Amino acid sequence: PFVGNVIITMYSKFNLIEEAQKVFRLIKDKDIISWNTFIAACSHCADHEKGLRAFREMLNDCSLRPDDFTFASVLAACAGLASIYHGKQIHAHLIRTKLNQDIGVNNALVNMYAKCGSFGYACNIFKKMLHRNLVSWNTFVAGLGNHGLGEKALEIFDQMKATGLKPDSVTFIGLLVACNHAGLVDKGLYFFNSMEETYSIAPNIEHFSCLIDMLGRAGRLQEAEEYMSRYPFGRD
RNA sequence: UUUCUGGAGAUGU
Repeated sequence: PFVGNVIITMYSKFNLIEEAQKVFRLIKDKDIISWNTFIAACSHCADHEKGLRAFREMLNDCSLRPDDFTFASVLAACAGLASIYHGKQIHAHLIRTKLNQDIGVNNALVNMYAKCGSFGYACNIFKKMLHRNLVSWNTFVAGLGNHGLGEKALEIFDQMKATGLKPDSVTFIGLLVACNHAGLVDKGLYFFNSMEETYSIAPNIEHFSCLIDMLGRAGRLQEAEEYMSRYPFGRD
């Protein structure tokens, strides 16, 4: 199955989920990684229903037990579908099987609840997590930002820095979204400018477009135009 | 070999 697993990942990077599925079907003696790889591939290609179907098939048709990687991917599928119904079932199962201690699984739970509109649950899980990594913080900052809790997102960012973790490109997208949704325009500008200066992270197309969007919504069109003229990605 | 986080816009009521 080894080679097949790699090929599935490769196809999914090109968004070719049908091709990935053909390969998956052809693998005989699928191992746990084959299933995990395929379910994750479905998520990456945004075919979340397919991912959930594969998960069901895994439970029914083979003797392999899902592991923490499996559940993280399945939860991503639930998040993609905004399906609190499936998500809660998985959560309950995780509690029963004690698989809810894994960082990746918890990150996926926080994200799932945030995306499914149960932000209170997301907060509780985040707070209870014993270990957090960069993805944990990024997920939570973005979740707050998406819910319009901009100031809170900035607080959490400060807490993150206090732990000694260095923000990355994804962190700043979360912060910019937070500033955008909460109307914290000057703070957004500050973050955009500081990411390169203090963290040597070059803004990419997402950062630029979020910033320009924010300036546009605030009616600060002259500044928006300035950033557009500095925009290094052509005329998207 | 596999997991979890990242922008905007577009339809309808």
